Amino acid sequence: MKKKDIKILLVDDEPDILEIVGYNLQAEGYQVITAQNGIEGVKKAKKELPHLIILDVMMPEMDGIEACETIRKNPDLKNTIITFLTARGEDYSQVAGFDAGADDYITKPIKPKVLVSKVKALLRRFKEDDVANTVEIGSLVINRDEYKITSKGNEIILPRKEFELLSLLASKPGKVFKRDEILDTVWGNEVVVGGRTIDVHIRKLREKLGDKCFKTIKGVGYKFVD
Amino acid sequence: MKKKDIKILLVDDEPDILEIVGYNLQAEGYQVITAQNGIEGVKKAKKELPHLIILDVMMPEMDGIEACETIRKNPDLKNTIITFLTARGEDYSQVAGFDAGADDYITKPIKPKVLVSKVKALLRRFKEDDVANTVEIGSLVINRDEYKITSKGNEIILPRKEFELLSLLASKPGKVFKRDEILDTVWGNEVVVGGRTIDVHIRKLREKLGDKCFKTIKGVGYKFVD
DNA sequence: CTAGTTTGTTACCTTAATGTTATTAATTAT
DNA sequence: ATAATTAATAACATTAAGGTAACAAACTAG
Repeated sequence: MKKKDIKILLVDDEPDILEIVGYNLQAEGYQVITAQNGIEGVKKAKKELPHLIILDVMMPEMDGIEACETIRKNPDLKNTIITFLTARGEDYSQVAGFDAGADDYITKPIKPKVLVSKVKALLRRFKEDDVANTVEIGSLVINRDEYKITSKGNEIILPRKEFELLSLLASKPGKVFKRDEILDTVWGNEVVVGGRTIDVHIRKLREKLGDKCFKTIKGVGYKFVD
Repeated sequence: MKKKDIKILLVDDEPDILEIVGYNLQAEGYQVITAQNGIEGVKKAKKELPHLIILDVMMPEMDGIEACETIRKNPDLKNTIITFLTARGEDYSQVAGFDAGADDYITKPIKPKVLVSKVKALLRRFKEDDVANTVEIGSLVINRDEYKITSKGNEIILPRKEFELLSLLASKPGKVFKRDEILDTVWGNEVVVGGRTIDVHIRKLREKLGDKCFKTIKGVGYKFVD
């Protein structure tokens, strides 16, 4: 992936910070998106699907911790790297931040050179993850980045929901995912869908990948079998 | 991967640091290996293939930067996470460290809580919560995740109620569960079922797992015997 | 030993859970 | 905008888990 294709979302309530950090990252060639508070940040994160999110901890409306937790709940943003901006000595923020699902933190005052180096290092990790981001299960290869799967050599393009459902089930072959779990992960716990929705999607997957790949555990849920 | 299977290599020339950091990581359940200088660190890294390496920057013999570069050259250690230990304010170290291929740095003085949180965050991507949710009783393996049991090597898929009944009885082999207890746990105290229901389910289990596994205590209930 | 009680067994039935298909609504691409 | 693809739903079919009844067998106590 080229540098200019890498999106960084910067969330801070202080315009000065947005200005200076944004400038430095742009100067490095990254694509920078900004938001002024947590709520806006979450919204833009969902919309833009950035590769890296830099979140200020202390913000009005919705603080960084909360924003981070919200973001982590979104399956599309599971692999996004999140790093906090925090004042020195705020140990509590650091601990809470990691628990909320952050990958790293950057201490204020910000030193541009350090920041840029850190961002580079974080993104390097991301690229490595990318390589390992194709999961192989038997004859199935699931490529999360390209949103496609390969079964016995031939590529199959799956629609989003089917892909995510398959991804989830195949992420732990053998494990039974309860209908609730599936809804939470693939649909998101806010959304309410009818009772037959999962079944229909399972059916489509069975059509495309073979009936035997998916086992129904009545009263519980479904599992992917190798 | 389980926590105790995660290896962390700690490289520092100060025994005190090895002591305190090592202690805290071990207390968390990680497997800790230590080395007193860069050369030794590189050697142990190649031999042990740890998942995470914590490297002091300032060391005699071979400093952290050089050690990091050497380690990164080894293909087996390409995906190993490397983090530096550095004194506060040593910006140069940080920049050089990132350039050498480090993923992160930790500033001294070290605060155990922060360190452990950081290590957890760094390892999160490796640790694929294989918290095996299985219980073994003699030749029986009950896997709650996969909703299946393995008896003497062969898998048996049980319907929900049978599975839960077995789970309950096998949770305390030898203990007699009264019929009331069983109803409460497996059926739920609201539901009212007929008097022969439990028996029928026990019978089905006996069919599938062998008669001798379940002992009837007349007037009381049933127990699972190993 | 016999009556009474508890458990085992079998076959059958009911129903909740899932499968299926067609249709409609919503997205996305052109 | 329009067409094409995807997602959701409703309505109906199917399945098997779970429950029951009825009877047999085993145990217990007097």
